[in-house]
Amino acid sequence: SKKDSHSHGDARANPDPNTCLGVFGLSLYTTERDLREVFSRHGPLAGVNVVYDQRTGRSRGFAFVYFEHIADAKEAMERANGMELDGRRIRVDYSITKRAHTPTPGIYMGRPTHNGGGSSSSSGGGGGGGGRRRDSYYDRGYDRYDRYDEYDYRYSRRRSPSPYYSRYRSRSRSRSYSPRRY
DNA sequence: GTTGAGCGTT
Repeated sequence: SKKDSHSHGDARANPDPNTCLGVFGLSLYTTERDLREVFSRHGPLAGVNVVYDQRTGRSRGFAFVYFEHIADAKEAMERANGMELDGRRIRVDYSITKRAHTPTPGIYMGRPTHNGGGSSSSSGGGGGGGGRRRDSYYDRGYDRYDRYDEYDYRYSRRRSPSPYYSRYRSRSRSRSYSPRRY
């Protein structure tokens, strides 16, 4: 009787069924295309997102796969969890976050800063003069964007002109370029 | 060819 469907506490352990699957433990060389190939076997996909490191641009080793139907997501989750992909044993589960954190809003999303208002008191900033100051852009403002769950991933579908196919990539990769030396 | 714990930006 302790199970609240609300509690986020064990959300990582018991994510509710969702069309969004988190895929973890990926090889750094596994691409969205590879994931598409694997997961689309279980049903139509609405999107695939490999999470890349902002600095290096390389995969961070996990991704999110969006199905159009929960039933397909469920089947894919059960089937693909623990499977080997590109040499790594991947873990698949329902995502606990629904979508990428909202890209830089561009507008101040904090509470209206009343003087002395109980806002998150991020103090320290040494806020010089005016009472009007934005906390850091990245604070936690995007939390209130969670209602954008219904965001249309379909329009953001992009096609990759990549000539690579996973079965090619595994074997010999950039051997093609031979800077011929004389 | 870097391993790896891990829930998110272009």
